[in-house]
Amino acid sequence: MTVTRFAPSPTGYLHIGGLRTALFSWLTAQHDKGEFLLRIEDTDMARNSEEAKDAILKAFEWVGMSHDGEVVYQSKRFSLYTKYINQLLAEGKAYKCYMSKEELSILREEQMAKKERTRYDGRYRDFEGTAQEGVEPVIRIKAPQEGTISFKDGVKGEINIASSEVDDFVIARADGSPTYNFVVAIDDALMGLTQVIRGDDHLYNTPKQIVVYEALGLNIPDFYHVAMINNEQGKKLSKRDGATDVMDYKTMGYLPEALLNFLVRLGWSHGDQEIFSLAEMIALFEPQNINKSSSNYNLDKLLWLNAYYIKNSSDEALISLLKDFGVDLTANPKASVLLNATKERAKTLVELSAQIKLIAIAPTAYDEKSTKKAFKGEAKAILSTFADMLMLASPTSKEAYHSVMEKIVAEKEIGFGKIGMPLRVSLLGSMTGSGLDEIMFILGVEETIARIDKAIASIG
RNA sequence: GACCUUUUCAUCUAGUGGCCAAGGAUAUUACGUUUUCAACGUAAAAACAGAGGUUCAAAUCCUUUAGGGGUCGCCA
Repeated sequence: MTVTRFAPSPTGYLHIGGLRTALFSWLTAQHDKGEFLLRIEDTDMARNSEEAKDAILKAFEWVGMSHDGEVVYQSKRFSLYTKYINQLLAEGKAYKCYMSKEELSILREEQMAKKERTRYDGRYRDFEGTAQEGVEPVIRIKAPQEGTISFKDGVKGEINIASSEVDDFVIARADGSPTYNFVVAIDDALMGLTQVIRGDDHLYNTPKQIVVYEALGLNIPDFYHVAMINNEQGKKLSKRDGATDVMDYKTMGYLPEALLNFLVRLGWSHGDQEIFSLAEMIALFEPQNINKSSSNYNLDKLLWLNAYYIKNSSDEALISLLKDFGVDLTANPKASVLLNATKERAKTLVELSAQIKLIAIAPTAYDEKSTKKAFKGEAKAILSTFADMLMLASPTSKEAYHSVMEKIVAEKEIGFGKIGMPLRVSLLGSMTGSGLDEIMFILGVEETIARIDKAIASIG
């Protein structure tokens, strides 16, 4: 059975790039009807935070990617790791290293000076004398000293790294706590991972982890290293490039399905298809089709997708989503018309709520440019006549409002713009926005006339 | 600096030696539609990183140069 995982360290919020790798893993598991596990990598006690962990879990909940089984915390598995460390020590596959941090940094400086890749020189690998006093040893694993470490990456193909590039790295710190590359290999194996899908910043960790798998005789999963997401200029994505926290997208009014659709198309595609429902993604996604090259983050496409998903969301869904944006349409009998009038011109829920508020709240100011253009000549007289006609007709449908407009256009022998422009400014305060007949229907006769009167009175 | 990796329109991508004088999408521009703004429709503009090779034939295979990204912790 396919088993994949996402394994964040709880040192901050869930990053947009992290969400994409998680999505790829999640989709792989769903596609194969396997399991998607979540593991919190909290071996570094100094840097972990409970809030960060909760934030990550919350982000997963928001996008609707659920994990199977219990969340695994590495901090709760230390005794397990210690057991393996002792085993390797007993088997002579790992050893205590008494090199001090100072000595290490001197070694590094020397190597830098010689323009070499910095690495531990293995000086305690076969050490048998008496340990020097005052240095608590770290434990290093014996990595192969000759040949190459090879593995097949599902994305990048065959990867060969010379053993000389991989040193005897630390598997347990001086205080006895295990390190990242050691515990990752153990957990991935013990959790039954079949495919490890992760960012390609881990590519160089893979040979190290293979050393661990082999020393412990554990099964090696298939690896898929996904290239990073960069900013639009192709540079590393940073906070300056806009939102990197997944939850920021919620507050900015994005729908989770739009975000996931956007992310799945970064580094993956299926022919010419752009829109993928969750079900389609699951049916079509296969990790072998992930692209090798890194992709650039581009907000325009996300906005377009978000607009698409807003336009195609049901009224009920939108009403529920809008509650977080200060708009409650639950009891509004005209909610459907209101949403129809607004959802085609909103790219985000923030914009949608603004559109709705624009209609719901009478304008307190009128856009200067618009008034200048709309309120010249006969405008006030036409508006006033129109108000009278509305009163008389008291329309009760969108169409009926439209008829009144048609009537005044015919009677006064004017173009639609002559009534449309000043009316729009009166109702909304500017010359952009939804259809007038819809707006008037939503407002009702009384409010429509009130806004017209107010505009006539206050526009000089 | 060493090692690994990557390179098709501004951006996401299709493309696995002939279906490619390179297709789709976003963004841009124009036109249409509309009382306005959108949405929508139609159209335009826009790329195989450079240089060598292999081949009857190269975006696709090879060599090399250049650019980008990653890694070099008792962080994860």
